[in-house]
Amino acid sequence: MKRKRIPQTTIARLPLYLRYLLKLARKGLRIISSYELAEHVGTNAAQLRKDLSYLGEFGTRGVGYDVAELIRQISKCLGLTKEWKIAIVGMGKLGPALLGYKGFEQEGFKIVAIFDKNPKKIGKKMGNLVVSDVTNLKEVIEKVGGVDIGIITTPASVAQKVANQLIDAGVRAILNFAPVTLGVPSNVVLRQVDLTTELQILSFHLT
Amino acid sequence: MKRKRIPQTTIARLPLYLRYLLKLARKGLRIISSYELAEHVGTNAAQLRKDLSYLGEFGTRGVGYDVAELIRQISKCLGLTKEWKIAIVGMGKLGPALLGYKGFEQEGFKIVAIFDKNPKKIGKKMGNLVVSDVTNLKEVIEKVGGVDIGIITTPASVAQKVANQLIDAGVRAILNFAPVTLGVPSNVVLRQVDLTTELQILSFHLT
DNA sequence: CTATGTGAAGAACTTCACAGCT
DNA sequence: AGCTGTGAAGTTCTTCACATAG
Repeated sequence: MKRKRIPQTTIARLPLYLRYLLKLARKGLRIISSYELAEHVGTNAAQLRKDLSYLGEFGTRGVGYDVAELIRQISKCLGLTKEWKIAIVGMGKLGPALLGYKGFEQEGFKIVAIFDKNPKKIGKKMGNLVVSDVTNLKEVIEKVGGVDIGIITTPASVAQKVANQLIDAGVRAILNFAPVTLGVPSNVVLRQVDLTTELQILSFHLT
Repeated sequence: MKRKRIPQTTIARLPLYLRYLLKLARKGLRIISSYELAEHVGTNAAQLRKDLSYLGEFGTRGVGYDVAELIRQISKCLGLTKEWKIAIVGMGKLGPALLGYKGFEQEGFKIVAIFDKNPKKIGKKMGNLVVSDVTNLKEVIEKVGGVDIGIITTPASVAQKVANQLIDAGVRAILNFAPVTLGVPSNVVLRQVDLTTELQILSFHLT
């Protein structure tokens, strides 16, 4: 097939495929069909095959997909072969919860710096990191050798300012939990996780 | 216009419009153009006008939209005129963080029950609620007069079981934070918030 | 003249259905 | 015979561009 740009929607599904494949691998399964895999991630076989076809041809007709091979290919596509360095800004309630989440490190995301602006929190140890003053964000990030992804868990009122600081410190990807729409230059990737929005969407469907 | 079904994508944007409109209202602004509103929520004017056109015709040509009226209409569409009752299952790290989040109550989402299975946590007071045993989920939910939305913040391994319990207790909408794809009957609405997935999507774009 | 509302065109995504390998 | 890979068809969403109203 002529290789085309991978659709956004496909990219969003790849992590789900990967997660289930890793589960299968742990159980010792070696082969899986598009039907079974699709079923477990809540999609259909045609969709799954189309998604995978954007990455290449990894299946065996009449048989199915090799679990280990698929894991390798999806990981490669998602850029999960290297370790990404993360900074979290905002050590209120959500920040420490994310810091304590074991899942990240397992998947190759390493938190290397945490920030807050509250003097009572600065210098405090959390996990195995010490909270830095957000005022020194750029210097601290330089000292740890740069950060790939910035997670914003501050109040909405300061989120844009923090985003600007992160970008100024060379961060190229931002995951924002603050309930505000951020503006970033086109060379920076932004994802928004918005709890109130999620609840409001549920509310719509309940109505 | 003949009123058609509102697209999913429009529904996902309405909360963003609403949030910015509320900010404007607080500042005392009464009129806003599609251009300015679109700019602040990261979309374009045509998109915004099309989105709003699904709800009705609220603008004034040559002038713009009345802020208060738009707030009223979007709130109505999203079903935000009543208070929704929420239960959180899983009082590990994320659960308490969500419980402490002030944003929910402000927007009409009231947390009325919290659950865990750890005996050390059951009976403990958190916020102004007491942690109930997840084993009694159905009875507790009945006692508080029913719950509209269930939030799952348990480990992935028990998330499906918890989802089933919630559904059995009459919950019709679920917001799942556990890193696993849940299966629910078609009369139940499910939204997934998946932190690892978000990071992996960012990773893709960094690669 | 300004800004909305909206058919129509265009782009993106999903599903179909079957050819192509094993 | 069984399951993948994929053009083509179908659907949904976005953008255009202009008629319409104030």
